[in-house]
Order: sequence, then C-alpha cells, then structure tokens
Amino acid sequence: MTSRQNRNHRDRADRGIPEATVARLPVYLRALTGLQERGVATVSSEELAAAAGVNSAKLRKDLSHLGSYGTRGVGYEVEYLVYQISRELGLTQDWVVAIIGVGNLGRALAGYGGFASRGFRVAGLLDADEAIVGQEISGMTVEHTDRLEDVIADHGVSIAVIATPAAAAQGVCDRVVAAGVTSVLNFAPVVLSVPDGVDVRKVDLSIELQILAFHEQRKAGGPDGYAPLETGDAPPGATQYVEAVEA
Amino acid sequence: MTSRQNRNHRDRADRGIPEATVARLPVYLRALTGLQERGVATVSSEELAAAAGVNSAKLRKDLSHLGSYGTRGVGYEVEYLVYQISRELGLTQDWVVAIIGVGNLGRALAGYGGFASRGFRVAGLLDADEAIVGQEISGMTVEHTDRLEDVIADHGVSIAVIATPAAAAQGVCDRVVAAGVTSVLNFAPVVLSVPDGVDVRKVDLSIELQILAFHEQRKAGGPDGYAPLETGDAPPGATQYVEAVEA
DNA sequence: AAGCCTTTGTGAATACGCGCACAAAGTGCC
DNA sequence: GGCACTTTGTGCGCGTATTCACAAAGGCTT
Repeated sequence: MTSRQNRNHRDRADRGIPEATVARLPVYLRALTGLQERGVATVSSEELAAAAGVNSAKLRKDLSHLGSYGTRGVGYEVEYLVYQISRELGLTQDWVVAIIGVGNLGRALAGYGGFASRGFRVAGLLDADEAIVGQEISGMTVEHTDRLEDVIADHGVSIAVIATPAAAAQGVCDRVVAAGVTSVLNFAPVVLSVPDGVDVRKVDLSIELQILAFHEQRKAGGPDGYAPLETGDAPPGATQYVEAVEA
Repeated sequence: MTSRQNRNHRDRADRGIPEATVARLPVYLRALTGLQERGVATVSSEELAAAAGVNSAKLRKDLSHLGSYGTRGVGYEVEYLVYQISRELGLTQDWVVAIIGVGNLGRALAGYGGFASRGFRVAGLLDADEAIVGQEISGMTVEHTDRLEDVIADHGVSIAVIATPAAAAQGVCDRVVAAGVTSVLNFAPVVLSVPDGVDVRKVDLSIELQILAFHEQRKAGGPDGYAPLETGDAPPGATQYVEAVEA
C-alpha cells in the first residue's frame, strides 16, 4: 500500500505504534465497548484477548505501546482503556467523510451505522449519474461530482470514500487529493496512485473471496485434483489469519 | 490444544505459498486481465509490478512460488500467467456462494459484478426479516433463513457471506458451519469463532476508517505536536479532549 | 505485615516478509 | 556463431511481528 514517509529511525520516546498494532486497536475497542455495555468494569488481558480473537501476549504488547494502563493482578479498567484507545485512534474528534459513487455499495455505506457511531460524519454523497443526483438517501441529497471540490471545502472533508466504478476511481482520487484530502478509502477494484503523504486503504470484496477460494481448493485436495503435499498433517491452511478461539 | 504448530516448517517442495503472496495474487490477476483486454501478449516484472502497485522483486518472488513461468530477457506471457494464477487460486472452477443478510450491504453484494466474473456464483440470498423474504433482488428471490441448511445442501454452497447485523452473525455462522461450509466471509462487526479447519475472512468498513483516522490525526500534528500518552494519565471523567485540528 | 495469588509488562527467541543486488539464462543483432 | 543486452529467479541481510516465559507489581487474606 502507498506508505507514508519512511520513518527509518525510531527514537526511544517512541510515538511510533507498529502498523500491525494500529490495525488491531479498533478490534479491541469494539470488544471493550461491548463489555462496557454489559456493565463490565475491569477485564484481564486473557479475557479481552479472547473477545478480540487474538493471543493475550500480543494484546498486552499492543496495549503497552499506548502506555501502562493495566493493574497487575487485576487487569484493565474498561472505561479508561476505551478512552485511551479512542484517543490514540483519533476518535475523540469527528471526522468528516464524503462518499463518491452512490451505486449499490455507496448506498450501503451511506446507511452504515458503524460510521456515525465512531465519530465519522458523512457530509456528502456524490455521483456522476444525473439519474442519481438529487435522490434522497439516508437523509442526504446526492450531489453531482462537479461539486466535489466545493463539498470538500465547504464541509472540511478529510476522508474520501471512493465507491465508483473502477474506471472513474483514479480520476476522482486525483481530484480529492488536489482538493486537500489526505486519506482515501477505496472500494473500486483498481490500484490508486497517490502522492507521498496521502494514505490509501483498499477494500476489495472479490479479492477476499479469491483468497477464500484458494484455501478452500487446498482443503479439497489442491489445484486440479493435485493431492495436498503435507503428509499426515493438519490441514495446511486451517484458520491461519483468524484464530479459532475455541473448538 | 489443537495441532497447529506443524505449519511451521515449510519446505520449498511444499506447495505452501506464503499468505502474503496469496493475498497479492488476485491483484496481479486483475492487472493481467486488464493487459489482456488491451491485447498485450507479454509483460515484464517491472511493468506488471507497476500496474499492481508493488515492488518488482516482490512480484518475481511471488510468481516464483507458483513455478518458473517467465522467460529471462523477455518477461511473462500474459495469457499463460493468467491461467496459472487462476488455477492456483482455484478460479478455474466455480464456487457457489450464499449471502445471508439482505440489508443494504447484502443487496450491494448480491449485485456486485466482481463476483460472477471471477467464478463466484451467488446461489442464494437469505434473510430473517419477513418483509424482505420474497423480494426479488438481482434476479434472485430472497429466502427465509429457516431454509439456510436446505439452500446450502441443494446448491452445494461452499462459501457463506455473512452480512447480517452483528447480533445474528455468530448464530448464522454456527449454522452454516454445521451444514458443512468451511469458508466464511464476514461483514458483521464481530469476531466469529469457528472450529479448526474453517476459514474466516473479515471485512470491516469502520475499522478501515479508524485506521485512516489514526494516520490522519498523526499527520495533523499528533506525533510531534503534543504527546498523546506522555501525560495521558487523566482519568476518564476528566475531559482532557484533544483539540480539533484544523477546520 | 507478611506471604500468597493473580496478572501485567517485557526480554528473548523465533518466524516472517521485504527489497537489494547479482548471477544465470535467454534473446537478438551482427 | 558469438557477443552484448535484457530480464528472470533467488541468496542474503534487515527490520517487523509473534509468541513464549518469567520477573516485577499489585491486591487480598490471614
């Protein structure tokens, strides 16, 4: 993925949280808010790790990057940890989001509850199709992509969500970047190129299915009836990326 | 304890393709089909790597896991490579998919063209809501989740896509697994637990946004400006909120 | 207040992924 | 046929991620 500037050296005052850790923090956060709703006040790394589907040592190391927020012999205070993680992730402030491309997927995103509840405010829906412009979706009126720059400037959009067809994605991306947006979430099945300093994350539905198909094929006996080569072992690809918490 | 430690040692005779490589193969495949449509017959690792947005050495190493399919001094034959990657990913056969949960997202998935074009055939749409059951969506009639096991058996579903609300996801997952499905693509914001041998991949829209927010905050002066955790010992109640950066 | 028990935080070992750089291998020109 | 040029395939070193295992730290009981 298009990485930010390479921070070669990392001083000991280490503000640099490993990327892998950052990617897990939202998972912890969700598990914690779940516990919070159930009235749980404190939680051990073991319990939280189970809820998040990770190894407990990894969880502790991840949290240690934020600081020392646990109490030995007791665990972590749920509310406090929720606050610390939220703050580290930047969720204590609101982020203004624009969604470009209001097809099936864009519509689903516009109505997705998980955004608003985490401080992401959808401030604009835009589409190039005149038939869609003007429609009311999730309480918002779809605007024409001609107004893209205006919408970004007027609402202070800092994150652009691209849900256009593949062919349009790079063009839209160039425009939002030119308009000052430095974070892009891309659903279009293309590799976007962006200048340094701009973050792009990609979500690709068909890629996920293809990865599943790979493992499924392997379980079924390998490519074109090719027999699996690991002899007498457990299934090679069994639950590698998502841990089975318990059988 | 389950037998999971035996995926450690991995020989080269082993068909064990690194997970990171598997995740990139679909990207290469897409780039290649794009070239194919434009009539390109051969491509160098440098060109293909650029199209896929990766380092060329990485591309070559990835492809070397599949076998030696390039010609030194020339490059790779596009058509041949398309076939080899497709075959490795298991795309030379059809995969039968069921989508459970036909809300906004499920609807978008049902109509997503990227599935059918890669050999993924959606054989069933299911929902628990009586108001949705019976509706015609993308040429299919939504069935009631009561019929989940029947649909899986009748159509030979091998991949389940879960797009239900979070609360329903684990229950649905248990049922599809009990019905023999061993690959699950989960869009619900929960950590699913499954027995060994079942693969789960998760797509979480709000997590992606949260990761972007983290980096965005950092760009806005987070890491250098103030120190998020040096003085971060204020109790949760003490409203020590981060000032909103820029308008 | 001393000792026991629980749980954190982290050093150390291991595994993994990335990218440089180069020898090997093939093409095509002369 | 030989030579120069191009591009693959990979050995190697480096940094990151993961996991184990344990000492330090805090609470609780007696």
